[in-house]
Amino acid sequence: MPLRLYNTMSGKVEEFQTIADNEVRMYACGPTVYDYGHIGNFRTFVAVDILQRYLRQSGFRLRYVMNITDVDDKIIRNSASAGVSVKQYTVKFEKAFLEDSATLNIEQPILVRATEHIEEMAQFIAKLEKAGYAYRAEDGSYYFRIAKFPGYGKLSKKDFAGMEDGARVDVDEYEKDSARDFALWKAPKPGEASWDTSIGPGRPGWHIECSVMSMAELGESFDLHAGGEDLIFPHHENEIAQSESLTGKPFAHFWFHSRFLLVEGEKMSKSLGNFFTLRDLVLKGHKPSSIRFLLASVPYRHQLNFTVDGLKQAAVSVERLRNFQQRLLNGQFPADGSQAGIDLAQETSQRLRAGMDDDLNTAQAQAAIFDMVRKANVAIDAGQLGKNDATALLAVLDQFDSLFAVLKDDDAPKIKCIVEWAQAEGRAGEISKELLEAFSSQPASDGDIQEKIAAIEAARRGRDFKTSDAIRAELAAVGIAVEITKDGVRWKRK
RNA sequence: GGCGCGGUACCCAAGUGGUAAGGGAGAGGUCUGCAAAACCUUUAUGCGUCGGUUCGAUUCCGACCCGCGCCUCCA
Repeated sequence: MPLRLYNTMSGKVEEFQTIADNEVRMYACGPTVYDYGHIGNFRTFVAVDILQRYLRQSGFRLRYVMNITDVDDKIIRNSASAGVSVKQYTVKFEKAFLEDSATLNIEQPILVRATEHIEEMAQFIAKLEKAGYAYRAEDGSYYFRIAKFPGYGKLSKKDFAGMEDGARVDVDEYEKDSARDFALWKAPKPGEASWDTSIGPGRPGWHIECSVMSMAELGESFDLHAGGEDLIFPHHENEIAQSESLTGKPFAHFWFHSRFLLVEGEKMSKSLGNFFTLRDLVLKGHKPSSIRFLLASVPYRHQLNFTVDGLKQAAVSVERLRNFQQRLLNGQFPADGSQAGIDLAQETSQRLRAGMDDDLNTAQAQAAIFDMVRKANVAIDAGQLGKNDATALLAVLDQFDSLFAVLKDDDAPKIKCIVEWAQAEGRAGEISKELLEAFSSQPASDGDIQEKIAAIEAARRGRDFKTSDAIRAELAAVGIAVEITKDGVRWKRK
């Protein structure tokens, strides 16, 4: 079954088709690095990550580029008030973005930065001017003349043909021919960062960077362009106008947009007090894997209600999957099984693909994997599964996790980094009590733990439960849970 | 006002013109020295409201109510 994706341009779910063979050329709008990324940003980046992962899992070769917007009004304002250069300012938040992405197991694309392509943008604008699509204002700014591009509005389904500008033109923008025309290039203002280029001094407008960098990296037409739903208009509409007016060719063939999320049932905003960065959530004690799982639980085109309760539920769900994986890895299985596990694995693998093929229905994919977990547990309890069955089931878990990326128990070191960052930034007060306790106690080394586990096993063999329980309590105090199973004593970090 | 999305059990959340996935939580049980893990049973005659089409609608159509998004740079 082929992959079907919703294409914002057509407004329909369509079969995904590439321009050339098996190769997907994909561009995603990345962050403007003026602050730490919030959970809404990461909903989009996780959605795009899952798209990217699924394309590769489906056998496509992928060339995947993401931009970093490292110059814009907010950056200029914030860096000026901080008394540092634009570069000094953005480097910090770009680093934070990359760290946060890694925290959420988001795979890193090819990154391109706006400030490293300024002259290319200037040349692009010069070409637009020559072709009559752009004009220079008296102060040296350049604007795009949307009246020259008949397709303007085709992505966002807006009809600009009948719109009269009238007399209500913004006072600040009196130099524009039409109020709808957008800035390609902004003339320098005193004290603001500016670049000297072949079209004069100034700085780029927001949209031009994506046209220039995507075409430089991926060609004049490419397969897939992704971003948050707010970018449909004006950002992506403007990219299309700039690019297609110059090349005369379709810009991106598929447009992928993820829906905004709600936090505790309301639009996230600083005034409502429900505005969270990824780091805020981790400091409150939520695991990165819980956050990623919750973000991935709701298909990308649906509004997701991000709640603390949901995070707790996600944590338990991830735990259930990890427990199952451990059971397969550590359990004793006879050499010959019933074939039931192999059949179940095959069926589940197909359900996973069917769900994902259906416009990345991650909820269906999760339902498939949980069905498998339950059925496989029953079969293991009944002693029906052999080594081959376990191997097949593990492979399906891998298939699942190569998209969802939550099974590896790597939360602790990530949390530790964020705790240390908070302490270094003077934000130690935001660290939850539980985390502080967990990281203030001397972390037990795996070797120490193994020793104590051995002591527990020895004590239990002698039915000395007092001693074994005492050691268990000791381990529990440093965040190690000990479980007694038929196959032996097992431990995990909480 | 224009364009668009959604309202499914205590919570999150799939889905279909033919009788409601999955996860969490709750209750009861099995197993266990205990705990954990795991499993079983159980929790929507019901899918915002009211009409209509149909043998049959949660699923299609209409109206209404509610929530949300975009409509000058917020993912």
